[in-house]
Amino acid sequence: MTLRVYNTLSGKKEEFKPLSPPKVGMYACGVTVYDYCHIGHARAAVAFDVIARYLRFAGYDVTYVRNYTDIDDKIINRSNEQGVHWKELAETFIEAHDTDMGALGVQRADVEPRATDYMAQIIAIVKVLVDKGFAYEVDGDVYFEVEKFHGYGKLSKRNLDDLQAGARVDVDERKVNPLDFALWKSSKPGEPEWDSPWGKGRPGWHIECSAMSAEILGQPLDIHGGGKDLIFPHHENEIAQSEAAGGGEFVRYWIHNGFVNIDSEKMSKSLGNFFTIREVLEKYRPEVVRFFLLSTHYRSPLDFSDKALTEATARYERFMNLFARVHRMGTEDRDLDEIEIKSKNFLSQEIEPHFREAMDDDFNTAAAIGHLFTALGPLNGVLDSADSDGRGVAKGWKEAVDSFFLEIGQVLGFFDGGFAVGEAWFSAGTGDDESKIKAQAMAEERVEARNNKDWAKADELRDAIAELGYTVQDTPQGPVLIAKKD
RNA sequence: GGCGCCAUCGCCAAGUGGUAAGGCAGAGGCCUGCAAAGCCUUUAUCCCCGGUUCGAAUCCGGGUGGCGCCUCCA
Repeated sequence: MTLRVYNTLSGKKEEFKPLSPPKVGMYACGVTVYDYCHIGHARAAVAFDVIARYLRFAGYDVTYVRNYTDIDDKIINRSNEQGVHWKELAETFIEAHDTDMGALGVQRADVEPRATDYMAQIIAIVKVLVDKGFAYEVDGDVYFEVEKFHGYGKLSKRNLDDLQAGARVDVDERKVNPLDFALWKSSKPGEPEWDSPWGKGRPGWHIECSAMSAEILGQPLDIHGGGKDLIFPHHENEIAQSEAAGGGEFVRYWIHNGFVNIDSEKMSKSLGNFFTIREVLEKYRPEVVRFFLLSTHYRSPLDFSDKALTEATARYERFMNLFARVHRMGTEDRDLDEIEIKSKNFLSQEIEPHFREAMDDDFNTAAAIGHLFTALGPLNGVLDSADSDGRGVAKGWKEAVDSFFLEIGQVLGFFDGGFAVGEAWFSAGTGDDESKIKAQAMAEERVEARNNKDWAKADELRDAIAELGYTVQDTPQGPVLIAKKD
């Protein structure tokens, strides 16, 4: 099975062939840290998290780099508004970013560089571009001259004429071409600044990624990614800078994720139609949010709504229910019976290959998760059978199922903690306060009532338990309390 | 205006040439004292019109509708 990846540059799915396998150098554009991250940022982070996880699962030795843009006009503006030092503002939101992404199960990148820690490399590459004649200095600003770089527009599939025709930018008379972009910006009094051959100033936005990726991973990168909105101008400009300065190919595979939409419109700061990760996590559990984000292929648009999250919850709970059932099911030290063998083989011979096939096809998590659902029937069937026979499942079966989900979970970033998470899932939320203890006592009492076939009392107790916020499930293993959804 | 993407069951969503995964919701059945959870069964010919092909949701052309980028943006 070969991994195929959609490359924005070619517009096609291509077989993935890293430059020096098994090593893979991967760089994803992170966020500009001047505010809390929204769900759109979460989607990008989760998408590249899964890509890195799957590449590792497939045997690659991945070095994943994701930067923080910690110096930028927006940071400066925000720090002025709030009267907070820009550096402090940036560090605050880097921390918030790490917390929020961590909640969503996003693993840390191997290297997480800050732009301001690579000032020497940034200045060096700008200098190379000036020396080679690709850039020019005006009044302390340095611009990249797009017309000097043949191939400008190859990623976004536009040429300079197209771009100029549609240009909505205010024309800066000092630029040779209106599309020339800043590599270095001179600082105004009071602004953060670094010394450079062109005077005090700060880097333009695009150059940091060229500098940091080359410094950390070298050139070319195997994979470079980010949101679709970065294709132009950000990534187009990165190509121009890096290929002009370094001489060779900058990136082998460009990967871009689709947007999170609200009512079919892009979620964005400027439209104001965004939800921060924090806001969403007040209402929905992080696993559900992650599951939701992976339920659609990473390149497709994804509509965010309460309805969609509610459905994602129901979907995710199918797995949690299975886990909870397996968790409370006793095991027997015996050979697997017929249906246990059948379901075990189904996992290894059908689901697992289909899962890999889906992931190999441009990281198709939506299809991969779809295949996972087909495992539910046979697996629950084994549990049904064990329940009706009043016995446990074979130890070997439970272990096989456990290792299957452990493996899948490593790739998708779910199911950490094994079957116990199912049990924990349904009892979470209400804590271990006295209402839970009371509910448990009533559940015990209810067992008595049911043994005595006192249905009236049993139902009365169930209502009382419901008052405390729990639904009681009668299982062969005894009553189970489920925290009620409101 | 330029460039690009998308349109599959009530809803969500896979599927890039060979006769439509999966989920949610709904319906019926089983299990259950009743429930809950679970199991089984059940629902599409793929926006419209042409074309290519033995054969197209999948390729080409046109249309309609939606979205994105061209300015900061995951």
